[in-house]
Amino acid sequence: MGKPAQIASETHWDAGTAVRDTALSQLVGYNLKRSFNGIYIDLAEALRPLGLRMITFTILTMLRENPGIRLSNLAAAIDMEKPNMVSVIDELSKRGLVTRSADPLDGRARQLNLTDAGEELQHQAYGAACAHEEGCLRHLDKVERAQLIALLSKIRHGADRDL
Amino acid sequence: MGKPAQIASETHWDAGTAVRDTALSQLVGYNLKRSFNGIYIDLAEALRPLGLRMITFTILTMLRENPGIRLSNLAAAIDMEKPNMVSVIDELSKRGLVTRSADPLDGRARQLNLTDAGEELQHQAYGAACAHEEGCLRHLDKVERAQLIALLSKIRHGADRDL
DNA sequence: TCCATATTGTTATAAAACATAACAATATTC
DNA sequence: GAATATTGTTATGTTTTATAACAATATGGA
Repeated sequence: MGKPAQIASETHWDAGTAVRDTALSQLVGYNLKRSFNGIYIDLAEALRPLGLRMITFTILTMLRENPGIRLSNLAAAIDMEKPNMVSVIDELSKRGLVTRSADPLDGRARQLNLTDAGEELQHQAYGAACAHEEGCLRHLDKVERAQLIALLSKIRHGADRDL
Repeated sequence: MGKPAQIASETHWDAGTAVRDTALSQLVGYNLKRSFNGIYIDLAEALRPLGLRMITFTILTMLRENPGIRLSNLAAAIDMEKPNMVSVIDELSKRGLVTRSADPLDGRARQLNLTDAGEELQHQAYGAACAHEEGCLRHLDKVERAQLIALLSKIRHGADRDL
């Protein structure tokens, strides 16, 4: 590990040669993917002890804020296909974290809700997720974090608005 | 679409009720995923006419900057498993975009290189990717874009350094 | 030198994530 | 009331990502 990294495009490659990604680093998309990947990997690890994946955590948290929401409404909100949402809700329902109850005003719809256990787990998981982010973002100060979130949501909502 | 969006957690849900994601929006990881997703989807579309996916574009671009690199070295650089890299290189090789040649100093290794066609295609694709980003990021000015990239790479490289 | 151990590219295989088609039940519209 | 649309669902397929094992080659120590 002490060796000074060689510069690429030299005569010969070995396992220690430094890899360049200057061109890709210019692209926001590349940077997004790479940094998301880093964060994602150990957020997954932080959630594993609770028996949650990122998608199940996301859904529990959405249900907390949107009690009674319909499956298709929820799926659309997080850009997920309905059939895939069905299996995840099945999973959460079997674990007793989420209920499907009949909608009195629309016979087709079901109202999704957290059970008490679901609320409890979501609370724990949200805490774990925040703690995890603290770790990942320890190099960014408060201002930088706020900036980052502002920029990201600008991309996100900008794209929504003008089609 | 003219209806003022109702506020969630009201009495009843229908297809038009606005979905809230306040809690998740606090998390950088969530914002990263969502904005990456948006960008990714139509970058994929921009690359499709060239017969490229995001991963193949990434690899061509990395090869341009790192001619002769080893497969395992490249895989590690973009956090990909070796077996998956093998199939992608197979694909690119069959299309005549990439060559595998013997490494004279190490009988195990192969040197990966772009063919002329590979270079040409990477050039086109990079142009398409840049143009695409212009579109996605039209709401961000020069300063904001630079800020964003700086923040993202800070996350990325910060995570690398201190384990 | 010979042996033990590690690395490289590869195959085969499995699991997870993501997408498409069709359908019964119910709502809505005209 | 007939035609059309929506909701949740099943079945299915594709794409992506991960794991295990292996031959060929390299490396380092006795």
